[in-house]
Amino acid sequence: MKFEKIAAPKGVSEYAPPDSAAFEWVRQSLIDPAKLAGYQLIELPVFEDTTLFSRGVGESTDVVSKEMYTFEDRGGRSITLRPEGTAGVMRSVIENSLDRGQLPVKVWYSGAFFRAERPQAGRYRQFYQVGVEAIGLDDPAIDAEVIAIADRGFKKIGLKNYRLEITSLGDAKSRAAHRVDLLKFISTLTLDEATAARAAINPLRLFDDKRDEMKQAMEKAPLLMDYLSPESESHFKQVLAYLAALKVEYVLNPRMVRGLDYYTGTTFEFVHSDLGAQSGIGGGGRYDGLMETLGGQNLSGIGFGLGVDRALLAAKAEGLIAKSAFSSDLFLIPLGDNAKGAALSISAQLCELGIVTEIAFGDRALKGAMKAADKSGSRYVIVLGEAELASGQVEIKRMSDGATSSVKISDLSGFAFDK
RNA sequence: GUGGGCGUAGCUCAGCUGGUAGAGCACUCGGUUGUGGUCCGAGAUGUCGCGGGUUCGAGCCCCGUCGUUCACCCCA
Repeated sequence: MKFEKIAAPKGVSEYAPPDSAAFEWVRQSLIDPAKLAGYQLIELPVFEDTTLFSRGVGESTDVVSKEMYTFEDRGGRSITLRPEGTAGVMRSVIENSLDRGQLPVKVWYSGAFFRAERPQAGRYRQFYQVGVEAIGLDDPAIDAEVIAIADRGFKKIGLKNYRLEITSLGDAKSRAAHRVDLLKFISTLTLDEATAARAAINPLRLFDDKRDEMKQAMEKAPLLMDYLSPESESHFKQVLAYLAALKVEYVLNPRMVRGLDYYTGTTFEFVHSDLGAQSGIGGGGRYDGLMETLGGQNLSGIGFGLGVDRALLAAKAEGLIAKSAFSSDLFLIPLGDNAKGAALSISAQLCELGIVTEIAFGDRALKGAMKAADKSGSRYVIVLGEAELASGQVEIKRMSDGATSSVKISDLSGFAFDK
């Protein structure tokens, strides 16, 4: 009887050994700066009430209108696998009344997100993000801190070929004034059907068109940056000043467009140059009305989401991922059933001391076990047979040069495995 | 949702103008009894993605289908 194999669902990313070590390292590198800045973990469900996203992220966005994994649960509720992180954080902050305590609320998260898109390089249906949110304060210094945290994460990985693009989408007043002129400008262009439809949903989208003729046509379009209200402008200038003080390099991109409707004010994106079409490795911004829209207080916030998968691809592209990172301290090769029992208890003791200890299970030939020890990258090997059990004395072999020395089993915990 | 490339052993691939499958790596065992990395020898592994068609004969040609990949769209 032979069963058919089952493949992973289309477009998901997964990280099995030995590559998983690099993934883990990248993810942790992105998380560490947030923790060091006093942000605390928020662990949220991967599925939420569909309304959270349709109302929070915006009905008109691509993400909501055609990329969500939405289904009905057994109670007839409409459930959606989270396509992004901020809305869920807001929901939880409101639900747990975190916004009634010390402000800002500073949290970080890490986990899987889902979008039903056509997969391609760097774009998956299940992907991983690390994000932070700072909620409840308008201070431009927080904008700068949040951006700097993301930047430190990428630096920690060692990435160099990326840039931080930044702009301000202004407040409601700024955008209203700009919109009038932008629509007027767009009405002078001749657009194909699809483009006209996009312009109707969000005229800013036209700034993002990749076709040369559209880029040219949009060159004279009025820029939102020139319509910033005095408050928005001074806030943005402050943010830039703080970034300069932090020595975080940035380039202004007044034509930046983001796909989520809730962004206002400071908005940014990290773009990597070695990645192909999906070059954004992180992005975020301020969101003034989101919390209120979701039934909470009228508090602003700022945050980002960083793509772990893409950061890993970027690190690979820059040659920052070493081959086999895994290694253990000690490899135990037991010969016979008695020895296996002894190996298990030796391993248990050493593992408790933080010494990475593996055992060659199964009754394989000694040569095969030695090969396995070699492959595992273990620094030391001990063969455990009847003689050793009887004498309580083992030969410990250093794999780098083959040197052996004699040690009492009872003294193993004091052995210097790091040499 | 739209368009292009590709689908041969676990992996990377070869397979000439159609004649019923190969290499390297990896894996297992062995090269005198219990010590790896090099070397040598032996071995296992494929419904050539799937279905149909053309042909005496198809991995190679045609059609369909599925998968995968890259790009558009959009985004992390």
